[in-house]
Amino acid sequence: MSEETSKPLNFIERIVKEDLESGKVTSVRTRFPPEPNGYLHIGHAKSIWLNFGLAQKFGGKCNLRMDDTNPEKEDEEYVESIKADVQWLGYQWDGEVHYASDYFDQLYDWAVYLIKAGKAFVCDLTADEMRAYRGTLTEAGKESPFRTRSVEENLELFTQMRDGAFPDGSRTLRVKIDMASSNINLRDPVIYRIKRATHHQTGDKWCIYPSYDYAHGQSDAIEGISHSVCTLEFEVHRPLYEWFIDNIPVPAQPHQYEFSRLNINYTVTSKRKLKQLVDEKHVDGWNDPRMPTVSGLRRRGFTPKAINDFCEMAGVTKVEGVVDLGMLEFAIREDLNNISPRAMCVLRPLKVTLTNYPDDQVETMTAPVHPQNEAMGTRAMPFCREILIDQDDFREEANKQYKRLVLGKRVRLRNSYVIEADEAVKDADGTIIEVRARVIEDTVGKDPADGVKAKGVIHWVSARDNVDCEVRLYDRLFSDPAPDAGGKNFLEFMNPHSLEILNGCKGEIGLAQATLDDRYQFEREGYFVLDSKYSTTEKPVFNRVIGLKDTWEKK
RNA sequence: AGGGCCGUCGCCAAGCGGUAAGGCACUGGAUUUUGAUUCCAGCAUUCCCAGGUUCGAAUCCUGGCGGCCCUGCCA
Repeated sequence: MSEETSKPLNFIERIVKEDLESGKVTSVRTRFPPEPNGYLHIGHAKSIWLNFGLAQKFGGKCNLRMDDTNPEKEDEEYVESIKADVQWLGYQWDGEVHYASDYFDQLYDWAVYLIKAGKAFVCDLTADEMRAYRGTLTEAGKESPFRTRSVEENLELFTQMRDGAFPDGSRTLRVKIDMASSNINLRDPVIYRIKRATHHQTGDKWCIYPSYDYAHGQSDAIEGISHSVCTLEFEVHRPLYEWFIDNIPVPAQPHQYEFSRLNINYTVTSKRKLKQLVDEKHVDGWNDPRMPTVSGLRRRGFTPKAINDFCEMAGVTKVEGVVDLGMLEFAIREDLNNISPRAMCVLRPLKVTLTNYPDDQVETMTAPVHPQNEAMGTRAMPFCREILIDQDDFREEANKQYKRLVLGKRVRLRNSYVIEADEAVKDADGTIIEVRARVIEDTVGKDPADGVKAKGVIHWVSARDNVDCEVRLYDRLFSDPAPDAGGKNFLEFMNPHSLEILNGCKGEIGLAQATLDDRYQFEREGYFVLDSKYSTTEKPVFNRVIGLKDTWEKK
């Protein structure tokens, strides 16, 4: 078998490959650097897939590093969830989890180094003043009046900053680059601020914290990161990233590469907005099955494989596009179709009495667990005079397009008999409450002897012996393809029908053995998994991961 | 508007001077006890636009147009 159909490398893989071949680097080390200020979402999953995947493909290692330079927004709860999500996605970081805060001492020493080199100064400008001095996109900024302080004074003030001599926000340590630079990030950026906040890792050891720009590249250098991959918004920070690497005696020379972040239509992937959905209780927590968080997708029933496949399908470029939600849905259907045991579950039950079937008779029907995979074995289910079918699968009359049960017509009960409907029993309101039908003799595994074949196949379950359960049907959280585009308020586009809870659903008896790890295909309905939050042994609650592809009921 | 980045089918995305891969979606048609799966077939004479270079351009040059990012002591 030749591998001539192998996928072309994406641009970052190509860079890594060329760096290895040219000897620019001798080994690959990447890192996934989340800030522990929220739960990971599908966009992070792509970064995880890319960074860990790069390391795997090129025989390297990938670190997990918490970018924890802002204690006010961060929390240990988030670091725990991040670790769990990364592992669930199927990846293991090299060695221990790293933290930018592990390097606070080194970063401090390097700041002192910059001061001694005359390249950093303590600035007394207030935030407002600093903004005014910074200039605008088209006008150069002005140099801070404190820029010319002596090295000695800067050293003394910076030490006092560290020792808590000044109130929060009163001074900063800035680096001297160029107030006239067309890249605003180079206009003497702040690298330390005073912030009396208890840090989830370092406690109250520090009252000054390094900025992202100052901490990130040096952390990469300390860890020996060969390829520091981030998203496009950091592209304009690269000159600063390089300035630090060039002006500080770091142990390695990492390089930053940027790719476009993942956008999916009908979805918001912004930590701030996801947090708002959670905080304002629009959803049932970070792991609400409708959330695009890794924990939400997990609870919804997505598999790590589907998520990784999806990331691969979407590709890596610098084009800022929007991937169709349909691609994610395709990925999960494809995986689940291959691995899911089949089962029958009637979501909206309608009783069918088989008038010619003896009341005291029970037959055991046998069905394959997976029609395309015999190795998965068979399952058994009882069949008797009273069964349940879905309300949508019966009509008193219908055109010939309709392939389900119709009065006077036949339909196949999946894995069982062909039946023919005789009568629809209605209540006082005219609602059909029961169908009376007949079993066509000797039709299990064969067509009717009279040659009148059934038009279609419907699922069913014994009315006497089944598993009562709740089923939750999910739809996209937003009804607008771009809920947060432009100046739109994404909350106005929440889909009011994103969750439909069905009670009194009846599943085949085997479903009583379902565990949280099992994903089933409810035949003709979709893929389902037990809800980890609400399901109990007494009352199973199934989440619909995704419906089957439907080329009939197009809304 | 100063700087940076981007523009190939409805959506992703290959292509890197030699005459438009692939996936999703969609449309047929075959098989099917899931209107699923599987299977076959179709789906950009054209690459944001306009000029230019060249025997030859999506690929090179010039000029436009459109989009995104940057004026946090956030990351």
